[in-house]
This record gives sequence, structure tokens and C-alpha cells, in this order.
Amino acid sequence: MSGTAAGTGGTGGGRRTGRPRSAAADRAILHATRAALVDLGWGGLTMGEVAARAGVAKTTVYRRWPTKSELVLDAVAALLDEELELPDLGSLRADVECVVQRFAALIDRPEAKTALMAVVAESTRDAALRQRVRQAIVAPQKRLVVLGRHRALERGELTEGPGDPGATVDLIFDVIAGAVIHRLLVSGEPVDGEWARRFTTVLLDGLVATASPGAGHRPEEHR
Amino acid sequence: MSGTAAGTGGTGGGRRTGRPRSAAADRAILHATRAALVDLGWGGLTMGEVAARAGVAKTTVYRRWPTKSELVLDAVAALLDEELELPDLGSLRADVECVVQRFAALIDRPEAKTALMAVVAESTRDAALRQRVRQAIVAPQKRLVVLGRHRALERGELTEGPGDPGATVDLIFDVIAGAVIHRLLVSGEPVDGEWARRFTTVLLDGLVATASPGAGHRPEEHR
Amino acid sequence: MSGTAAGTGGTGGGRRTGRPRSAAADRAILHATRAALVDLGWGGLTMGEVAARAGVAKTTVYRRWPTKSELVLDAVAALLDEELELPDLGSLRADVECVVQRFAALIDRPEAKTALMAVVAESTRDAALRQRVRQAIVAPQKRLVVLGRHRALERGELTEGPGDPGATVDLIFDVIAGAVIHRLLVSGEPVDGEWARRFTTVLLDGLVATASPGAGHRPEEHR
Amino acid sequence: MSGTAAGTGGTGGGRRTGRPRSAAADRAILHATRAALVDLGWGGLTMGEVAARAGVAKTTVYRRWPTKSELVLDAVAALLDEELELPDLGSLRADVECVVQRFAALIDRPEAKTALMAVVAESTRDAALRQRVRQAIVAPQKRLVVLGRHRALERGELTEGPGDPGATVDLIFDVIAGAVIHRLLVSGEPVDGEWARRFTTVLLDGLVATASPGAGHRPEEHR
DNA sequence: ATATAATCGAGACGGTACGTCCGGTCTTGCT
DNA sequence: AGCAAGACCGGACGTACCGTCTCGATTATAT
Repeated sequence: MSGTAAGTGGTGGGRRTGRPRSAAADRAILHATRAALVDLGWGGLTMGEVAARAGVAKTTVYRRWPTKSELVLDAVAALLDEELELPDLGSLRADVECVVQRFAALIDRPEAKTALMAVVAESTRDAALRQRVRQAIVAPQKRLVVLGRHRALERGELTEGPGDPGATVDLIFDVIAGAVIHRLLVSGEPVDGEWARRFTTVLLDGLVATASPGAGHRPEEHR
Repeated sequence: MSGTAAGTGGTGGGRRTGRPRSAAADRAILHATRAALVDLGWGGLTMGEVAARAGVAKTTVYRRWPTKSELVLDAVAALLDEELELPDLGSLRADVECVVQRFAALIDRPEAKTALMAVVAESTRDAALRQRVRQAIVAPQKRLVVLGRHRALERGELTEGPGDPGATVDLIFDVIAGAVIHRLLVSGEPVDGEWARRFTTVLLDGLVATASPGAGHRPEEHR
Repeated sequence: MSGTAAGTGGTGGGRRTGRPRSAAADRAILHATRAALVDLGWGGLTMGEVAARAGVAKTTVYRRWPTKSELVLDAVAALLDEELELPDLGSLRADVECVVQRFAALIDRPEAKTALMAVVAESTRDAALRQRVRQAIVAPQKRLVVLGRHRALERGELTEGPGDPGATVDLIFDVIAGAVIHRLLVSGEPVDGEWARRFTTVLLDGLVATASPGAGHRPEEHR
Repeated sequence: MSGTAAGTGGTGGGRRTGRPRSAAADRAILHATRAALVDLGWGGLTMGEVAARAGVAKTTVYRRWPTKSELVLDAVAALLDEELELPDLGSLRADVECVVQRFAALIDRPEAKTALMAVVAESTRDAALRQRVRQAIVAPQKRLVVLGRHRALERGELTEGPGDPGATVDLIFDVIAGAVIHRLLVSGEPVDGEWARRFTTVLLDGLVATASPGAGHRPEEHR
């Protein structure tokens, strides 16, 4: 669970009496939100439409999520919230390729694509929303990078290196996530095995080694 | 000139009768759009508001740009349309760092940030818009990568390498642009000299060399 | 009460859930409509203007009256809806003169004049509207004719005569109302006591008797 | 010809030079106006629509008729402008019945109905328009009454009677025209031979004679 | 058992913006 | 000059959602 502030239970600690909020409504609303996003896109999504699809009154939606951004954020977060396992494939190269493909698969779903970018766009003007995006979406994904790096360090494929380890992880995540997102959403090209392999090579070995004399074979040496 | 389909003259070759469209109106509208974007953001941007700021009737805006997306796209494209010069700094490393910083400076302006992401979000549901985004915004930037690579090849810092050169340029652009965008808009951290240097190192030398024993000095060897 | 279909409560018997419609809004809207009609005329009357004057949202007006015609109809009907009493003046001649003057006074008000004709004009293309005009405006006035005729029959000034009594009442009403309306709105002349007297003479005694040898004195005989 | 101010020739005396106005355009515009009135009604009638139907530019319409009212007025006047002949049927009664039926036939055409009432409605707020309505539409019709009266005087069916003859004609016309219009447009019933006969009886003989003991035979005495 | 209290559905409410249409005016180039 | 074409400003159109509110009707827990 991404455990956001909204949702069943409302104000949290307080209330003891009265009719409790329906957990079924929560689920129906989030589900309806994702479905509506696919059909209508961010701009076409309305609170009223969500309520109608969820078979719920508009007030019931507003009681839980005061804004469209927060609603969509939670709807998408729930989507990315599956257990993020990273199978140990034995080598840093294989692990990276796997992360790339998984992340691409995650993003490249109709209900995630639009929603993610729209929430990011919205977050450029709303600090609180930006904070929640990082917490609910970015952080969980970043754990995969931390995990992969940890394994590589244990295997001896990488060393601690100089400087702040956190900054290094951040950098790597920016590169991986950024490249995948840009490829998919801006360039509009698929992230297939071929691209994942070539990207991984550049990331691990660098542009110089990759596109230099004798570079073509280097990748094979690692297999 | 980004020379998009919209704007004065309409369909281009065609019309020769009737009162011609005012070129001044075009300029006023695009300027008003950028100003309104900064003040109000994508969601708050209104065709009516743009018209009012431009001192123009709403119909005059709609006659030229039928949708908000197209209007904003052209407004932003005009913004990114300054002559993109890449000074020859003597080394691939310096050139890359320069491109990174320039691109970051371009993106990290209030009128560009929100608009870009919103247009990208919108383009996930509109193939025609996606096409125009690539044409008007992505393609010009990509030329810098082509130019830098050309210089590096001449200097002997890179070789042609195997495979399609176009694919290679695409990959590199996805990595650079993606990382910068992700850093700025998702991670919400600044792209300063320090980050640009570290990113460039990873890109050129690879993660393994960078974060391995003795990696810290490698960059110096290239200078 | 003319009790038209529109107004508070909607379809009448039906709805029992949701927030009930405000009766105050109904009154404010109808009042604003009449006021706006006087100031702006039919052509200048705007749903938005009515809403603004009534201190009400445009949607609140549309929710009750979907078209300008229906709104104006109800506004005018309410105006003509005062209790229509016909004092017994003792003779058919006096009664007719009274009805003529009353009807003229009713029509010859700024808020009624334009509205009535405009609604009639509109009704030439809209059967449903025509039906409502007859129900809400014509029928009540016609009762005066029925009443006057009834008294004259009791006094022995008239007899049942041949043919359908309904058709006779209709004919008389067409003559009285038509003449008054035509005098006021088309000829543009006032309906004063003099005219009412002369019209009544023609109606009761006929053109031949009125404009024939010795006709000039006949009216006096009835006084 | 109803000879209104508008139409070909424009400012009247003045202009000598330049391209003369096209008479064909005048005809096309008036014809298009009538056609559009039938199809769309007063409210739906548009200067632009008229221009389009007439195959003429909007400016060409405005150059001749500055307002919708004046355009429609002329279009309708042209319609009622046929030579108004009143065949001498030998008796006042037959003449009146004939006038009633003719007038009803004139009014009861789709292109005349709506237009007439709409112009009248508009004229309640526009003195100049009211003046032109009387000149172009009312006056010609009134001549029939004058003519019929003249014949009846010659035949000895009527005498000059007391008072102003003009006022008498006005009164008679208000009664005839008003009754027919009211019957057709407000009551929504047809003006057939039966109604014309009954109306004529009331008009000539009066209500008292018509609906009194022995009244039923009176009409026959005049035949 | 019965209050108490919050939730639920429904839908009206005051607003704001939408994208379209028309009214009238004005350029522009052709006749 | 007139004319066709069509852009221009302004303003109303009727609709859609917004987020809030008032209802009556349900459910829970807390007496």
C-alpha cells in the first residue's frame, strides 16, 4: 500500500461514532478513475464522471479526494504498487536490463502514460503534489536501483566509489527512468529488448567505450 | 523558424481573396499565451484569457489555433526557437556538459516547464500532436547531439561504431534529455555544474568505470 | 394561478430526492423577466440578463425554463393572472364597454405589449407554445365573455340563438380581442372611452343600423 | 410597389457615379428572405443566412437594408403588394365576406404569418418601424374597406352616418383585420366560409339582432 | 432500545469557461 | 463607386463541470 493521506478513515485518528466510510466505495472510485483516464485522458476526466462510473455520489468522491490531482495520483500509485521484486539474474548487466524493461512495461500502459505525465505537469506548479509524487511513485521504483547496486557491490562488479552514495543512486535513477520515459513518451518509440541492451551498454560502459575502436565486442565480454 | 501549420496565412498556399489575417495578432496571441502560462499554468490557461491579454477577440484565436494544445505548442516552440549554437569547446566532455546545461536552462524556465509536460501529456492521446511536438521541439534539440557527435568523430574521440548512426543519436538524446527532464521535473533537483559533470562522466565512461576502483581519476585522463 | 408546467417542482408530482428547488428563485426570475422586458424588449431580452437581474445563476433559469418563449409566457401569464372580475353594470352595452376597456388596459402595458406579440409570433411556429398561450392567456380572458353573455341572457338582452354557443363565444372573443389588439398594436391608436363606445355600438347593433339613416340615435335608446 | 426607402437606388437623389447597384441582387435578397423566414422563422433568420441564400455578400445586404426588421418588412410588403382588386359582388354582405376571406388568405401563408407578427412585435418598440408597417402593409388593405364602403353608400345599403368617416373606416378595419388575425394566429382556427358568414352577420347586423328572438332569419332578409 | 452522528444518494445552487454563432464593421482586390 | 470574400471585435448563446449546499434515508456506535 502506498498509504496516502486520503481514502477510508478520513481524518485518521479522530472519529469514533457515526456511519463509517465504505471501503467498497474507495475501491470503486479508484478503479473508475483509472478506467476513465484511459477513455477520456486527463483533460476529459471529471469528478462527476468518476462518481458516475463508480456508482457513487459526487460528494462521496469529494469527501475522500478534494482535488483531481490527488485522486489521480492515488489511482496511479495503486497501479504501480504491485510488489516490486527484482529477480537476481546473476550480473549487473542483466539486472539493469531487467529493471529497464520492467519500468518500461509499467509506464507503457494506457492508464499510466497520460496520468503520470499529467500529474508531473501539474506538480510543476504545486510543491505539495510534487512531494507526494516522489513519495508515492518515484521512491518505490528507486528501491530497485538501490537493490541492484547493492547486489553489484556484493558481486564486486561495482565499488562504493567516491562521493555520496545517495547522490549516485539519484543520478542513476534519473538516467534510467528519464531515458525510458523520454523514449516512450517523447520519442514515441518502443522499449524493446534491443534498445534495453544498447542502453545498458552505454550506461555501464560509457559512450566512449561503446562507440570507439573495438567497442563493438565489449558487451560480449560481460556475458 | 518553427513554421508550424497554424498562424497567419492559414493553410499556406491557398486563399487569395478577403481580408488577410493580421500578423500582429499572431504575435500578440503567442506572447499572451506564454505570459498567461507563467501566471496561471496549463490548467488555468483559457482561450478567453489569452484573447483578452492579446487584446483580440476569442474568435480570432480560435480561427488560428483550434485547440489549447496546438496554441501552447506553437507558443513554446517559438520560445525554443532561438538559434541553437554549440560553441566548440575542444573536447567531447566539455561539449556534452555544455549541451546538458543549455538544455537544462531551456527547460527550467517557468513558461516552459509546465507547458512542455502538459503538451507531452496531451500528446500521449493525440498522435498528430505527438508528431508536431517531435517536429517543433525535439528535432531542433537533437541537432546539437548530431553536431557534437560529428565533432567528436573528427577529433577521434569517438568512432562510427556498429549499427545505425541514427539509432545511436536517438539513444544518446533519449539519455541526455530524459535525464535532465527527470532530474528537473520529477526529482525536482537543479541541474548545476556539479551534476552536469557527474552525469557526463557516467555517460562517457560508463557506470562500471565511474564507480569502480580507480574510477575517480579516469575523467582526468581524458582532459 | 395559471399553474404552468414549468417552475418549482419541475414535472409536478415526481421527484422526492435531492435538494428541492428554491421557490424564491422562481419569483425572482419571473419578476426580473418582466422588468427586463420593459427595459430591453423581446429582442434585447437575454437569459443571462434575466439571471443577472434575478441574482441567480444562468443554469438556474435554464433548469426551469428551457427557452425564452416559455419563460416570457409564464412571466406574462402571471401578470394577467389577477382575479378577473366583471362588475355587473346592469346592461349588456355597459358590460361590453367595460370588458373592452379592461382588456385594453391589460394589453397596453409596456411589459405586456411586446411580450405578448412576440410570444404569439413565436407560437406561429411552435404548436406546443401555441397551446400554452391559449391555456394561460386566452382562456382566462374568454371567461369574461362567457360571463357577460350569461348575464345578458338572464336579462333577456340576448337569446340563446341558433348554433353552437361555444362557437358564438369564440367569435365574439375574436372580434373583441382582435379589434382591441389591432387598434393598439397595429393601428397604434389608444383605446379610449370614445372608441370603446363606438366599437360596442357596432358590435351590438351592427354596421348597417349604426351607419344607416337614423342610426345615430339608437345608442341613446339603450342608456 | 410599396416604394420603401430601401432597395436599389439607395440614398435616393444623390449618387451619379460608380457602379450602380444590381437590381438582381435586390430581388434575390428579398426572395431569399421570404424563403428563410419560412424555414427558420423570425428568430432563426440571419443576415448572413439571407446573404448566403441570395448568393450575395453580407455587405451587399447591409448596404440596402441596415436592419433585419426593415429587410423583413420589405420582403413581406412585396408579398402583400399584389393588385388588390375587390370584385363588385352586388351586396355589402357579399363584399365583406369576400374581403374577410381574401385577407385571411393573405395572412394565412407560412411566410407571412410569422413575419407579420414578428414585425408587429418589433414595432411596439420602434416608432419608425411602426410607421412603415402602417404605410406598407396596413394602408393598402384599408383601401379595400374604403372601396367597399363607397359601393355600399352608392347602393344605399349604408349612409354617411354621423362623425368622421375616416374614424369609421379605421374602426371597421380594426374589427375586420383584428378578428381575422386573432382567429388565425391566437385562436389558431381556420377562417372558412362558415366563419366568414357568421362574422359578417355580426358585423353588419350586430350581436343583439343576431342572437335575439327571431334573429336567425334576419340574415336571409338581406339576401 | 434508543439517541447520536457521520455517510450515502440525489440533485439544485452560484460560478466560470467552453466553443459556436451572429451582428456589424473593416480591409483587400476585382469589376 | 459596387461587389465577393472573409477577417475582425464584441457579445450572447446553451452546455458542461466545478465545488458547495441542502435534503431525506441509511447505518454504525454509544448510551
